[in-house]
Amino acid sequence: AADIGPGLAKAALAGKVDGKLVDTSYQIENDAQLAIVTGRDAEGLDVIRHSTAHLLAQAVKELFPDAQVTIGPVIEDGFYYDFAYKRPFTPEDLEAIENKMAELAKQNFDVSRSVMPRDEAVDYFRDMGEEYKAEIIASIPANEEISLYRQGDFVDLCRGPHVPSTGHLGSFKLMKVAGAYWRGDSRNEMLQRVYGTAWADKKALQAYLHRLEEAEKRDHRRFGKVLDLFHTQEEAPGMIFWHDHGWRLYLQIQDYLRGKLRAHGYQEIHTPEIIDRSLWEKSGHWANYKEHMFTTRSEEREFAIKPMNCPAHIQVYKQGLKSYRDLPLRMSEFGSCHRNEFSGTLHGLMRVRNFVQDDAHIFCTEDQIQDEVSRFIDLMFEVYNDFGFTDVSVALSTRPEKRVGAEALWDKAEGALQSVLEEKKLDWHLNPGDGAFYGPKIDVSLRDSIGRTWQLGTMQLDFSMPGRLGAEYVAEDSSRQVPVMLHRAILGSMERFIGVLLEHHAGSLPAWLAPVQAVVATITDRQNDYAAEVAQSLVDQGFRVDADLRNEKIGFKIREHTIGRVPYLLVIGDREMESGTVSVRTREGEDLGSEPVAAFADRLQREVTARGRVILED
RNA sequence: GCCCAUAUAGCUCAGUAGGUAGAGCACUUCCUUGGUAAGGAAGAGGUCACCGGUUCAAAUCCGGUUAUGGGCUCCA
Repeated sequence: AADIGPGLAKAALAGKVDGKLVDTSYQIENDAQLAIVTGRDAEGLDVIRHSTAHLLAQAVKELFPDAQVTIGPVIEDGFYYDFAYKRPFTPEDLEAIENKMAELAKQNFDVSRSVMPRDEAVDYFRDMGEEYKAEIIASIPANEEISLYRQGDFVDLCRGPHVPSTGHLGSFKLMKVAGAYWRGDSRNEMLQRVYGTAWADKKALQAYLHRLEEAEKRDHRRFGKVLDLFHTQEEAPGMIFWHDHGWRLYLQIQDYLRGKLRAHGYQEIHTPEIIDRSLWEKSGHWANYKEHMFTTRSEEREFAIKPMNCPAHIQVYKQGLKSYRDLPLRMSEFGSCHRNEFSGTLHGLMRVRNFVQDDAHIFCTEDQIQDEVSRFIDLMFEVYNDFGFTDVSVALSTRPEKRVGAEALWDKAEGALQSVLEEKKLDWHLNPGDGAFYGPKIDVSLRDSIGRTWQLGTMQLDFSMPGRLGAEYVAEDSSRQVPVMLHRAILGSMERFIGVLLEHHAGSLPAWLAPVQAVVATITDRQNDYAAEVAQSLVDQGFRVDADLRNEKIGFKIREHTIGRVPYLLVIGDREMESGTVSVRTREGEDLGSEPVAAFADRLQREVTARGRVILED
């Protein structure tokens, strides 16, 4: 690197020798492909983050010698490091640690690598009092050599590579401290996890912090208040009080989806929310899911509030004898479910205890699986496209170790799912062993504004429940057969979907979904009658339009409705009244000039019809 | 459920030695009739989440409960 230029030598963090990432101290012994890795490379950034995690551990050991180190991996945008310590770290501790890190970076310790046989390394860390580290190393195969990295007095087990010296680190910030279980098991002790972010330079760090701030502004919980959509309160944890405007959005989405389902050959049903425990015993939920079910007693009977709709749908299926000619039978319900989720997991609209699934179950034969999956994927992407979602991640989860159903059936089902994904040319990934015990599944998820992913759509094959609850059909040969059941949802839950939708659009819902599509705003009270007439005529045409006749200046009204994310503001003064027009302004601040009311109605109608798809210019 | 933090007016937040609470916006009334992101004045509004303790005195200190936030775990 120095031969190429002193700048590169200074920037060099690691090397890539024949594709293998190594330290800058690595000795090249044969001819090899070499690349110099700097902070500009993705790998270089990972090296910086990993080394910053070590710097954090070094600082913690200096300030809190009793603390034991455990693991400190790189994560998206940064790193974390888990420590075992007698008390939780406070925000003041965090500040002190960050200052110590800056100091250690400035001292520019060399970071040197050495190797040690495994057993020796176990003893080495045990002698230092690092029980967790010793435990980790003890779980590595005995014949492997262990690489250690030293900077100053601090030594840590690590595969590496690392930056040549701590002076290469500096653009970092400790973000938060949180509890985390040792080895991710809730039966184990709670460790102190310190999260940090690290970047190649100060500018990138600032940009990241700015991005976080922007993301916070998109938080759907904020829009719940600002747009007056919903609220929650202490008496109903994890459940939503929907307000007028939020409920308009909710109903608009449901109406849209109803139309789609009808067009795709679904029937819609509605089933009870409270059902006797005996049904849940038969379905297996009482044995396996009771912890998450709300129950209630009445007249000496015990009931469960349904956590899912499938057992109820099978009851509907079982009314009357079904023939193979009835299949596939597609049965949908906007089903309200209650699940007693752990209190610590609740989150705005994204994780609630009462939610409405856009649920449906398809009863079909084994031979119909592939076609039904294919039809569902088409429908699902049609819907996502209408909502403006294109960046979704699709995962196929295959047979887990504990499962029901014959291997041949699993082969067939997994094959069907996979070939559909391939046929549709979808960008998908495999989650081997992640399927449900009753069948494989396809999950679709979206990211929220702060990078968390939330599952929306799902399609799960079920080889178990129809048989368990006695669903059957008469086959061509007059024998009784058990149908396969496909559980499927497109939006997942209305609540979560609305949360994702709000964050995706940063509150500016497209016109077809906006609770209020336009506000007619007057300049003086001379235009009140005309404005009320205009608003009423738009309402009569099926649009959601309000009139703002308050005695306020037009600037004030514009500000208010722009903050309220109303797509169109129709300003009416004497000029418009005389010419029978409205002056159209968008929430983005664009002035579309004056046009007749009918022309505006056409404009709005075109936009509503186009939904999330690209709007074609005239 | 576990760890940490937080809870003050409708909203966003101050309240820095424990002495019965403040601001901005919103709300009400009055003035203002103003052309594309906040016109002016006055007024009303709080058992400081809830329960208990310490103290002459608690929004403030201590304990508990609930909810919320960030993680962890879970997510059929």
